Amino acid sequence: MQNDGSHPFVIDRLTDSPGVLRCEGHRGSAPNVRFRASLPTGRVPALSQSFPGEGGPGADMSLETIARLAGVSRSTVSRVVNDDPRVRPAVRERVRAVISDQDYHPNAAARSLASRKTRIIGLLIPGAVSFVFSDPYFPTLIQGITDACNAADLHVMLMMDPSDDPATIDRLYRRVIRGRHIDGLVIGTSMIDDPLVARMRDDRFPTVVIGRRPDEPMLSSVDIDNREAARLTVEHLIDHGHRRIGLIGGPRVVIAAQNRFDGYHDALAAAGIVADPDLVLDSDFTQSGGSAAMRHLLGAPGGPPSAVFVASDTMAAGAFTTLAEAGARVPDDIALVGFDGLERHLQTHPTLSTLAQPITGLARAAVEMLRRRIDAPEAPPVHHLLPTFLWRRGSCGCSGPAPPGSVWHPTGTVIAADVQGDPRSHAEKGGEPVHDHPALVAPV
Amino acid sequence: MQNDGSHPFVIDRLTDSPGVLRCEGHRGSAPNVRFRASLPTGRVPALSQSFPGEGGPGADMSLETIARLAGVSRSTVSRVVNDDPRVRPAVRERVRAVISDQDYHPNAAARSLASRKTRIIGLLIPGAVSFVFSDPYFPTLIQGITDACNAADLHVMLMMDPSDDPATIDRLYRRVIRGRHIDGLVIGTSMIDDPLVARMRDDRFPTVVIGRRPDEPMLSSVDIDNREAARLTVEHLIDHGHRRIGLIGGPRVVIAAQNRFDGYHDALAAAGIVADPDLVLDSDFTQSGGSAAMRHLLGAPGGPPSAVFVASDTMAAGAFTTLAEAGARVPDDIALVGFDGLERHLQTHPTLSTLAQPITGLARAAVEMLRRRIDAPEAPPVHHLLPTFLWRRGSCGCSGPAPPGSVWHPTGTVIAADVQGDPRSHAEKGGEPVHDHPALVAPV
DNA sequence: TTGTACGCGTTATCAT
DNA sequence: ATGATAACGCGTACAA
Repeated sequence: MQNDGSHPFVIDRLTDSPGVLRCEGHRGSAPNVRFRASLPTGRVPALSQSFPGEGGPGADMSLETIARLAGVSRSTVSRVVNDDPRVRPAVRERVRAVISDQDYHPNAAARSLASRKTRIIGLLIPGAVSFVFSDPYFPTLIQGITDACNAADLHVMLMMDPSDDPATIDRLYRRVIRGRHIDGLVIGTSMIDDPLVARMRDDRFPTVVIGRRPDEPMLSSVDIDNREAARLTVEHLIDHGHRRIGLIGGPRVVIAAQNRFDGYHDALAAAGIVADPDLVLDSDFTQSGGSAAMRHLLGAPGGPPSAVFVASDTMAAGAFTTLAEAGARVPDDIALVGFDGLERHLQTHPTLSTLAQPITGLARAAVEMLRRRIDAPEAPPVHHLLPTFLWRRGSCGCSGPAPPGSVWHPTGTVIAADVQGDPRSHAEKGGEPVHDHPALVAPV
Repeated sequence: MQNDGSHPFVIDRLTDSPGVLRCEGHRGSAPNVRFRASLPTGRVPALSQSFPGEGGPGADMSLETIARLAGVSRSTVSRVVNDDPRVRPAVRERVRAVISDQDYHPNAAARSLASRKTRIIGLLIPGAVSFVFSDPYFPTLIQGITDACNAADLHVMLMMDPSDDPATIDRLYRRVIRGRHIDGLVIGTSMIDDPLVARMRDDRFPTVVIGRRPDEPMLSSVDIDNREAARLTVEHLIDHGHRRIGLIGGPRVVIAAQNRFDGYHDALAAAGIVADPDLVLDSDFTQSGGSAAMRHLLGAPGGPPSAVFVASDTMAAGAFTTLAEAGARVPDDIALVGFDGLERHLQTHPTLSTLAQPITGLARAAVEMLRRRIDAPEAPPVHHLLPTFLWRRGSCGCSGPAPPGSVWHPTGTVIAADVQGDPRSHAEKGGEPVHDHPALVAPV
């Protein structure tokens, strides 16, 4: 069981500090022989030489080359490349043949310089959530964004806030935005007091935020109705007969977390239930945070709750393990409902009931909205809400494990297109759902 | 419990098909009033107008403008921007003042066009693993890459293979690579028969692959010694007294999975144990895959194993749930060791013993190696191995839950720098660890 | 339908 | 140390 002595080298320390990856250790058979390994990761002073293309096709190709080979002018080649109809079919074919033959691809930088478009959009993951970046929500979102961009012939520049260094953030994004590196920006999640948001608005830079920001009506946004969704979810627990219902929420700086918090209170208030403050916990969207919060709830002064609304599936997974340890049965002793609808958590026993949000849909919508915003920067901003579904399964008490092919249960959450530029949420405006936005809702 | 009728609109169907996000439903209070919502996500015919800058500072700024305002030539401004030492401090300060005053930022496209460098690197997640993209391994890797790029003043273009459409892959990456969109490429994981890898080699495009590819010695690579690490892990189980040891492996198309498979067999062979084929399962690196595999193992013809090496922590988490259902105690009935060392899985009970790999270190190393490769394209490729640690905790039988601050146990896995260009793994060359690479290992 | 000529904003090479 | 000037590769009015 003592591996240390049986192998030639033993690492005593691994330091993964900024600028250098460093290891220290000793020789297993001779402890006095020490060694140190380091891999610098700092900044290079300057770039030296350029990458030389190979000698064959594809090297040093330009419109000029293709034009010569095809016996036409640069303009004609350019038109062919850009699918300009004003080119005779015969010529087009000839040029295409040469292009394909030479494996020519237009230079992105030259294109951007001339067209003032990069066909790159930025995807920003705010720094304050980067510690929870491994929550499956973000990978799913990212995959959705990249898929949508693939379909739209766009590229994605991924930017993650280094939350530990505000100066870097500033420098980085000004470079990217002001340097015209990207045509538009998707902000992956909405946080209060996000300094970048205000700047994007001031810069009038094409931006779509995922998650509504009533404070920033001039930035397009796409979201689900977190508050209403949370209300429905808690209402469902109330319908199950629960009166003592806990909340494991996310950090309030995440606007969605605040909305879910509000929805929780809406539901209780509507049912005439007085919320027990000891049952309302702000956690951090991590699995361990969910575990810890559930431990707190089990030891609540007024006794544990009979049901808990957990504001993310990842936290719900943590809550599950705590309950398993404590020997509490789900849903008999404590019922549970999560939020997100992540496939990853369908494996719990009993299966996790959860309010499912269309993450891929949010991603697609964000990309589509951004494209329009880039094409028509002066058009008013747009705010969209996508539908959600309360997925009733085992942990809320509805039924046993759902069969693999089970269908989402509609909850009645509404697709609403806010009045353009109106920063107030749909609920705040107090009326019927707005469903006459041509792009979103059309009567059958 | 019937929410459907109590809300104004009910979504009957949500179709998230390519090209359009579509919803259908009816009015809750009037089932005959139906509506349909759709959000097109297709391709735009062409871009129309450019993004207009605002009127104040930052609009239409160029070297020329700054030069005029500072009373110098474009060249001087360019030198200041690029930290060229050949400029008088006084002038430099004056120019800097104007730049800062005008909030000027150089245009990325123009820069790239003139310098033939984009300062963007591509990060490719192969399509065959995209279904397992939400495994925390990838988010962690991505975060490491972006952090390293931030530090090096580089940007990241994220590319995810749409595995369902080979034609798109081809078109996309040729555009990106041949269009000179990026200076270099990091391939996030090594798969056998990855067509892109061969092309990168043929194009002599600066590329670093994470995960060794003995078949592609001309591409730089960074990896851990998966085979040796797996061998050590299984050896550890053997040291615990286990003889009937199962393997839940990853898909063999992932080279690392094959390596871990080999290491498993190495350990058994070294101990004179004949492997029971019924205990060796290829799974898919997902949690549900781990669950299913463990169910298979419990029903193995020769009886369940007394210990299982699970080739990823995520699968181990799945295995855990299966064991919990079956009422099997860990590690008393069945011992478990995972692979990856992901923080997310530290919450199991008992705590998961796991072979931890330095994911962030792999990311940093990849970026650093790629930078060098970009700077010196003609230098020979480099192959690095990073150290790993067997984190002995509860599930292997070593001890109870580790305290929060517990330190990684070194395993003696070696930092090795392969001889340049030598495709054979360190183990294959059969010798002592190579520890004299100047950049990696220096005696203390 | 096709070609000419200019501009995009920067870097790099010469001069001075 | 600084300034003029020529690329860089492409898009696009405008002319033909």
